[in-house]
Amino acid sequence: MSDPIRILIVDDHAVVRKGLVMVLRQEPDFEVVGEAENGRKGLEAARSLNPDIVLVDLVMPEMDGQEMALALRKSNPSIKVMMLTGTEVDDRVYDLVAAGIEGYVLKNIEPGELIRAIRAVVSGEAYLHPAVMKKVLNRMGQQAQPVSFSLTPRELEVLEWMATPNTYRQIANQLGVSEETVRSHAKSILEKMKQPNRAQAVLAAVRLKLITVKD
Amino acid sequence: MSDPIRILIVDDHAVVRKGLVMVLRQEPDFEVVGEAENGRKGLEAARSLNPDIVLVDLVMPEMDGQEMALALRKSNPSIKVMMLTGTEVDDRVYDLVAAGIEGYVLKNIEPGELIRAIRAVVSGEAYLHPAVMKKVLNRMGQQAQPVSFSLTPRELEVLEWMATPNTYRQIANQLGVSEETVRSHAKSILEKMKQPNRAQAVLAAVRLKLITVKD
DNA sequence: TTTTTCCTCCCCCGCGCGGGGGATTGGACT
DNA sequence: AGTCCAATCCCCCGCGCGGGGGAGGAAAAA
Repeated sequence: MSDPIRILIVDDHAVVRKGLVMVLRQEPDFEVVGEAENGRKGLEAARSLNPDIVLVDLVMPEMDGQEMALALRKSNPSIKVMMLTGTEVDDRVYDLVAAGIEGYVLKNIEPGELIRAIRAVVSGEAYLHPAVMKKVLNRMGQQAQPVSFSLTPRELEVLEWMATPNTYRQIANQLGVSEETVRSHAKSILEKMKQPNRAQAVLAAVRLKLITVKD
Repeated sequence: MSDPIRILIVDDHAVVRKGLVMVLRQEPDFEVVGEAENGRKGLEAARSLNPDIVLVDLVMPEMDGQEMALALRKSNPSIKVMMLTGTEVDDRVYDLVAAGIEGYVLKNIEPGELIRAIRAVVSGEAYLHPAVMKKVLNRMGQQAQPVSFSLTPRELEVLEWMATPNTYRQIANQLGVSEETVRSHAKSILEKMKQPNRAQAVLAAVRLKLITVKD
């Protein structure tokens, strides 16, 4: 092993904190560098200690885990966050993964599994508790379908071009038709999608997965 | 323990099949009910044996794992699928999770971890290998990317409004400033982001996670 | 066969918007 | 004190674009 993994624990229950410390001490290369009992103090501690990873309880007084995680992500995006929560999977997980939380485990996790999860997250991977994963994947699969309107193949093609910097005139040249044709398609697209302008139509298309936003 | 977990193995390499059998035999409540060497035979076997879970190799002759998994999902959606693949994460994983595959592990997985994964999937949860999970989560959008330009707080606020149907005049009213001010901010935003128009700026902002696309 | 849908093309109008100038305030940093 | 920048406001110009019309031909559906 090389450098130790520096860990910060943020939980309002002293018992939980001590328990976590006990578990993490089993690993020689794990080092608990600090503890905090709420999100506000946890945020300060994280910023000054600069740990590799922060274990954060979701429910806490003063500033909860979500708020803290989002704040920390903005100021110190390199610090990984492992969210801890009770036995139920909170709906807030959607916002958290959307914000870039790398880990999410339930408190009834087995110690060995937690160790593995921490190592995975610190090494740049992601770890979501299976139950959480299921929930997130479900949401992913669902949103692929429902579209209340239907675009013709040609319209879909034009819509994809509308997501590019090209003007209608340039799109027309690319497609080998007249500008008026493209504008005509654009008009019916906006009408079908009930969007007021090109920008909104493209955004809506991204939302509906009609267009893929590539990285 | 109650009923045993009935498992079907589908892999074109006999060595791999035997190895899996050896590993799975360690668990008293695991029962390997069948083996198949390609997707077509695996599909038949799955339909007649009705196992709890099928371990499927992704790369196989005749009918590969993806094709088989998708077909099985349609005919017998209650049978869980655990996809096995090499050390690399295949891009096909996106289609597979979208189709409802519950498990996806790499072949270099530790035996104990595979056992855990199988139990998780059979009990209705999902298990993706951490590396796969990372890839999938990236696709659905988190992990803030470094931004080469920097917007002022006010500009970021205006940018968020630019993602709405509002015109600059309406945005100005919302923000309580003159239309010229908003247009002025918009101009510097487009310049900083090197985007030719509002639509492209908004799309780029979505790509860079400066703006969240909500469902 | 009739009807509908899709794709193509055209005209006009007015506003939204991109791009080019510039000016003033106040706060932060030197 | 002087410099820099964010935030506010103003003017002008020209093009892109949204919205309103309409029309013809080909192909698929009724």
